[in-house]
Amino acid sequence: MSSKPFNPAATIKDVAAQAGVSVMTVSNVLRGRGRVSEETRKRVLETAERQGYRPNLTARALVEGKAPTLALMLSCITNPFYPEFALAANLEALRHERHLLVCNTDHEPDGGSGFLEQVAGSLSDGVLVANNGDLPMDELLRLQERGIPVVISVWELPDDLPDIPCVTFDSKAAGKLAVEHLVELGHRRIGAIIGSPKHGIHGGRYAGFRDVMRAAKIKPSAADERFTKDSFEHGYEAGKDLLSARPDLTAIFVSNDLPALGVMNAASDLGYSVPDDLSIVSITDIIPARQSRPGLTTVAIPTAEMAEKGVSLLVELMAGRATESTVVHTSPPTLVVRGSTAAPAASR
Amino acid sequence: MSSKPFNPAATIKDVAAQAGVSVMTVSNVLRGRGRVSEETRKRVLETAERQGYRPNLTARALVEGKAPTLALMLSCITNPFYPEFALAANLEALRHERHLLVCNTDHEPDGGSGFLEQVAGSLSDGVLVANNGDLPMDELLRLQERGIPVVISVWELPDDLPDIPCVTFDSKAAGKLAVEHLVELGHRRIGAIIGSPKHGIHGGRYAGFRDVMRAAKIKPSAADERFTKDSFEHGYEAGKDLLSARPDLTAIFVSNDLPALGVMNAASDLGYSVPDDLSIVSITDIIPARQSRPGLTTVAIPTAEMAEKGVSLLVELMAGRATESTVVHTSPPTLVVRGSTAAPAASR
DNA sequence: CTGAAAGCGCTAACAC
DNA sequence: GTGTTAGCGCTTTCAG
Repeated sequence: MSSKPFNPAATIKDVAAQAGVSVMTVSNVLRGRGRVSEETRKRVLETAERQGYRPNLTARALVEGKAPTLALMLSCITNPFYPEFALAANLEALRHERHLLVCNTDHEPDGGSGFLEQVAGSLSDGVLVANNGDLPMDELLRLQERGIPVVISVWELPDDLPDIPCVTFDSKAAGKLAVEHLVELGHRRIGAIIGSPKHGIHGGRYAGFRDVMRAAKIKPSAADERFTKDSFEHGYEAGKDLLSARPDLTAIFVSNDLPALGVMNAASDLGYSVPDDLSIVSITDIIPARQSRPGLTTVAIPTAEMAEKGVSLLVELMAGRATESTVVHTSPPTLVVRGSTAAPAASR
Repeated sequence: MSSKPFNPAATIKDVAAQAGVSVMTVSNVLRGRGRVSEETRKRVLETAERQGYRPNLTARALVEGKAPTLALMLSCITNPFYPEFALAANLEALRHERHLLVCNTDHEPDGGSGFLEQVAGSLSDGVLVANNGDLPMDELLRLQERGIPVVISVWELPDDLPDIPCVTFDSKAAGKLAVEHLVELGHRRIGAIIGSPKHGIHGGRYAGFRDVMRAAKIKPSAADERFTKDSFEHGYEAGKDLLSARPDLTAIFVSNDLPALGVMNAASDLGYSVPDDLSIVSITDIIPARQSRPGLTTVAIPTAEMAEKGVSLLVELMAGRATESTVVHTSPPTLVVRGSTAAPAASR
């Protein structure tokens, strides 16, 4: 029997043999390259279809010296910021015909070193790193020296750049917008809960807070500030701590939505009514910010844009159209007013 | 000069040449296989280190006929169930020395067909599919016929299995637990909001609801039930609709946490106080369920276990230690009581 | 214990 | 238009 119909493991060779042409012709037809007569084209296509042929992307990657994937490093996908970031990155990667390999550094015993070591430049052509304030810069630089494209996204300080191409946003402006909103509402007793050390990843957001406080001639007090970690639970604890110590605060600026949602619960559990007794504002605008009651007033940062531009930059880097000192800026942050902020009780 | 120190693109050949051995010896040393003298071993290791050699996983995959990745298909990573699932799947995959390629079917124009076509059996050895009630069974079966391992996880009906190996949990028992909790609290006027058609993915959960209602001799009324989609917003809308139409309900069973959180907001926006005026219970126990105020009473399903067992089953399948009819069961669901449920006002 | 040869599936370069 | 040759980086034979 001269007709082999369906071959679950058909290779390009099988198709070529069956169609009576060379493998190169099959390759050309399938990739739409080279010149092939319409007749042969049809025959090859039919044969491939009949055999159920599908190209082996691994083989293609090896010979082309180019992987069909990109690596994405983030701290933990269960932090609601990252699914939004990862989705946008994924879609942009797809536009460049690439799939995404994800590493949750928080849960890798080695913080992702093994992932980078194995994947970067081998399974994946480049690495997109979502900044979490605790990046293994040494390793990233080492990869870059090897010629492997590395991009850091969500870089918070446009004026203080890393030695790696990055996508940045103006975190200080975001902090300012948030606190200006409080000041304009009439608040003077404003506390701050920062999801990092003072000079950590939220340092820019904190600087924005300080700037506005100074401009408003409000004397800052360390007693009104808390530095903690960037999680719901840490926000909750810091909120309880701060509100217990400083019950006269009328508003709190939180450096990030996730801890801010924790602060909202802390306020609620302490008997505060938000926004009547206490206003809360933060930064990011993750999906849960609009699902809480009251909704969280926050300064939206361009999350999806940072993911997309991160992937694009990676692709540009691979094409030699960007360099190690390329910096990509994103749209300015914008205030999103919801129910968690109002004028202080005294002024009403 | 006989010493080439660091070579960013070193291949196994370079290491071999430099160490004065054959590539095979290098391979053996690096993989810890074959017999190599301690002396040669050390020399090879040193050379590899010095050159900064890292094996090319793509080449290895090609020759071994085995990919270092697994594919994960889910509807959308921004639905908080999936990050929890994906993280557990990722960690389990890592235990089997594999990375994860993720596809968000909701956002692929073709619902993931292209992903499967490209990735399954080529970039990835197998596919783990997180059931969302709208699976492309034809395609999955076609992959399976090709010999590509496919596993469906989060299968809701242990008594009604697909023709594909799956990881299942007892969704009907989960529905029962939830509604029994309401009945035990003294509720009789109980509504239901289901995040799928009646016989859709939440059909098992709904059947559990019906069973308990019948056992409690509560006459079910279609007017107290709503069938909608599985999202926060759809839950919100259905909640508003149901509560407006049936203001005398004292409790609502929602088939899933995400729409249940929407229902909580709907109740709040309509002036209901939860749980004083209205109890709400649902199923899943996603992270946001414990972060809402009040906390959401829910029936926890073994999310991480289903992800882990899904990956393990995939690996077993690849090793020929499982078949196309293998079914893996998971731990029974358990009730988690939080603040969203209480005895009805009348009985207090 | 170590090496040489063959080949995984595919494509780039060049011949016919 | 189409075929041939070579080789991507690695591992699996099977000799030595």
